[in-house]
Order: sequence, then structure tokens, then C-alpha cells
Amino acid sequence: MRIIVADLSANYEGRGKTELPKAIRSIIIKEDGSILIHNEKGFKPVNYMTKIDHYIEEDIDNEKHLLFINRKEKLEIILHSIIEEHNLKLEIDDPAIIREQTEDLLQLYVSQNIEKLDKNYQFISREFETGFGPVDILAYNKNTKNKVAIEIKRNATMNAIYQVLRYIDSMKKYKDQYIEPVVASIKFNDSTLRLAERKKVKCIKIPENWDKEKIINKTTLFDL
Amino acid sequence: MRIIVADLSANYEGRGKTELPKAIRSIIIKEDGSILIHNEKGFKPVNYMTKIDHYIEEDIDNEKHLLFINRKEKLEIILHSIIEEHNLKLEIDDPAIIREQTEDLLQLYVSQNIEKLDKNYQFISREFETGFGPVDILAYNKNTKNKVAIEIKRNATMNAIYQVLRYIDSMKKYKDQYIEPVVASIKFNDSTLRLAERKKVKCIKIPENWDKEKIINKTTLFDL
DNA sequence: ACTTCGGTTATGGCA
DNA sequence: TGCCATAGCCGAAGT
Repeated sequence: MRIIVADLSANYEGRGKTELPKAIRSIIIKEDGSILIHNEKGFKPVNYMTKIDHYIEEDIDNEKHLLFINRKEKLEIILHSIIEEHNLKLEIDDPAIIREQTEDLLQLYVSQNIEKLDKNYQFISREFETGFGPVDILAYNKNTKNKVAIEIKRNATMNAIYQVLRYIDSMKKYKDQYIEPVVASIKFNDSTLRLAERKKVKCIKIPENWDKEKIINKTTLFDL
Repeated sequence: MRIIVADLSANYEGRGKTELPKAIRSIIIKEDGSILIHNEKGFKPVNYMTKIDHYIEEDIDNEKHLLFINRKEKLEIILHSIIEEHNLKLEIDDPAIIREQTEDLLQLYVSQNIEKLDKNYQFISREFETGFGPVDILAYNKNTKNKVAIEIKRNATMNAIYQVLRYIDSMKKYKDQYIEPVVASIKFNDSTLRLAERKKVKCIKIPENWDKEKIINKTTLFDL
């Protein structure tokens, strides 16, 4: 990892187009060819490029121009003056981060404990293909004798409601099957719940610490 | 901006939960309190935290522990050994990046040149409120005498199609008005076009260099 | 190579 | 402050 602190300006063209005015910032050049220009603010670099094919270094008017290129993008950094430069030796192949409480793990947990959502639910399949994209979980309701499409989210927004309705819609249209729409999530906001109520989508709240606790049945918010 | 290169491990808990095994990486501490742990790969830090409230430094078993805290999150970095450390002086208030060809500018351009989409279109309003969120542009079709809801995207996906259909749907339901659905975009992929055809949504292609060129009428891909 | 989708998405704007 | 939609979203997995 090479770090250059310099008074620089930059131009990017590719996915979008930006002009970065002259200021003192730091450039990070990683071993894999990722280029980041950082200022003193926030998580994101102000300009950047990943997966560069090659780069060209030129001296124009006593200023160093760095040009990073790949098939679709171009990032030019003009170094008006270099203030300092460091070469940092990090481990190239560092051990991967371990993620807990991901949506994938939540999905797996719910599919293996589906009766915690509703005692009448029986698991049918995960990632069931509807023709309009896969539903997270497809289940069977012993009580109503309908199938149930369950969309799992860590944080449910209005989009989740629309998403599950699309599945229902496509199944109705193509196979003339009625399917009960359900969104199960740790977090719901009010506008999402209001929309769900209007659209008759059942929302089931999953406790924050689902990986330790059990899903409580009476947390069900709406009935069909 | 302070940079520490160290043999470190880290634990994050807040929005998610992660464990980062021991390895040599670099820590970037910004003036605004953003903390980034970077390895030699990619755009994203492996661990990070923004908007910290305060931090605690402790020495436990000859190892320095850095604990960054805000109301909802906690990031602990264990420095097994510090390799090097640098203090970089950047400009705190650097001039903002200038973005061109944003969706907002595209929207403005189309609203001022609406007849380029279709010679019969007349502009009514931008960000027209439907009750299910605002439509980008509402227009009038002199030919069919219908109103037209236009969703503008730089890159249209299937979501854009569903989005514009929601507006149509809500207007039909609440005001019993038929509105023609249109998605205008620089890029459409095939699955989006297929969906649009099925759903009778008109797709209009905007040239890549719309900020220099004119929108050509005959690029319209589907009619109602 | 392209598409789809989750993310500790981040970030800006607006209610 | 919280909620919403955009982003040069990124990155990963599947096709």
C-alpha cells in the first residue's frame, strides 16, 4: 500500500463524470490496483477506481499526471505538488472477516424454525422461483391450506411489501394459485406497516436477538 | 488524518456483527472521527465506523485496545503490535467534487426538452405527488389526451418498471384516471425491456451523451 | 461477461 | 431527527 499526500486535482470519467478541484488530499494505491483519494471526511473516498488495467505516468509542466485506465473508466490525478509519500507493507492475503447475523443466516434460521412465525406454517423451500425472481421462503399454511410466500429482511421497507406482492401477483396470473404474502423482519417502520395493512400483507416481527432467542408467535402484526 | 500500520484484530457490533482475525493492516483515523481499517484489497475498508461519539484507549496485557463508540455502534481494535504511524496534514475543508450527468440533471434536462421524448408530450410538472411517492415527470399527451407518468433513470432496471406501474395503479385507484406509463433511460437491459413489453410500459432511450446531443424521437422502443 | 441482490451499504435531502 | 431514494453505489454469487 502506497500513500501519497499531495496537492492534487482529479478527473474521472466512466460510470459517471466528476471534476475534483485542487486541494491537499491523500492517495492510497493498493496492491490489487485499487486507487482511493481520501479527504478528512467520511467513509467514502472522494474519487477512486478499482480494477485498473494499467496506468500511465507523465510529467507535464513540472506536474506529475497519473492516469489510471480500464476498459470502461479513466481516472486522472494531477499532482501539483507532492508533500509526503509512504510505503506500507501489509499482509496481502489477510484472513477473511467473519460476519454474523447476516440476512442469509436469518433466512436459514427462519426456514429451520418456520413454526415460530406461525404454528400452522410448514416449510416447503428456500429461494423458490416464481418467474419474477425467487421468493426467500415458500411455506404451507395447514390452517388455510394455502401456500405462503415469505420475504425475509433485516430491515423491511416499502419495497419489501411491493416485492412480495409481485410474487403473489405472478403466481396468480400464471398458475392461478392464491398465495398468502408475508414479510418477516427485525425492523419495520410505520409507513411500511401502513402500506402492508392497506395491501393486506402480513408482517411478522422477529426479535433483535433471534440468534439467541425464539421468534414469538404473538408478535404477528396483521392478519389477512 | 492519522495512519497506523499494525498487527491488529477487531470486533464490530452495531448494524451487524463481525469478527476480524489478526493481521497487518492499516488504520485511518480522520479528523471528522471516521475510522477505516484497510487491507490491500478493494474499495471498501474491512472494518470501519463513522460518526463516533468518543473513544477509549486502554492497555491490556501490553496490547493497546482502541474502543470507538457511538449511540448505536461499537468498534474495538486490538493492536497486537504497532509497526508504524504517520500524521498527515490535509485540508479540512476541501472544495466539493463536481458531479456531472447525475440523475437530477438528466431529469431537469428531460423536463425542459420533453418534446424530444415524443413530439406530442407537454410538460406538466416534476416530482408530482401520487400518494405513493412522487413521479419524476408528469406530462400530457396531446395525441391520446392522457396524462403521462415518466420515470427517469440513468440505468433502468426492472424496479423502474414496477415503480412507474405503482403510480399508474394508485392514480387509477384513487382518482380513476388512466395515465400512460413511461420509463426514459440511457441504459436498458434485455430483461427490463421484456418486462416492459409484457406490462405495456413504454421505454424511451436517451442517448449516452444527452448533455451534448439531442434525444432522438425514433429511439422509442415500444408503443402502448 | 453480465445480471441480480445484499450491505454495518453511505450519503444527501427533506419532512 | 428519522425516513427516503440515489450512487461512478461495491462486492459476491450465479448464469
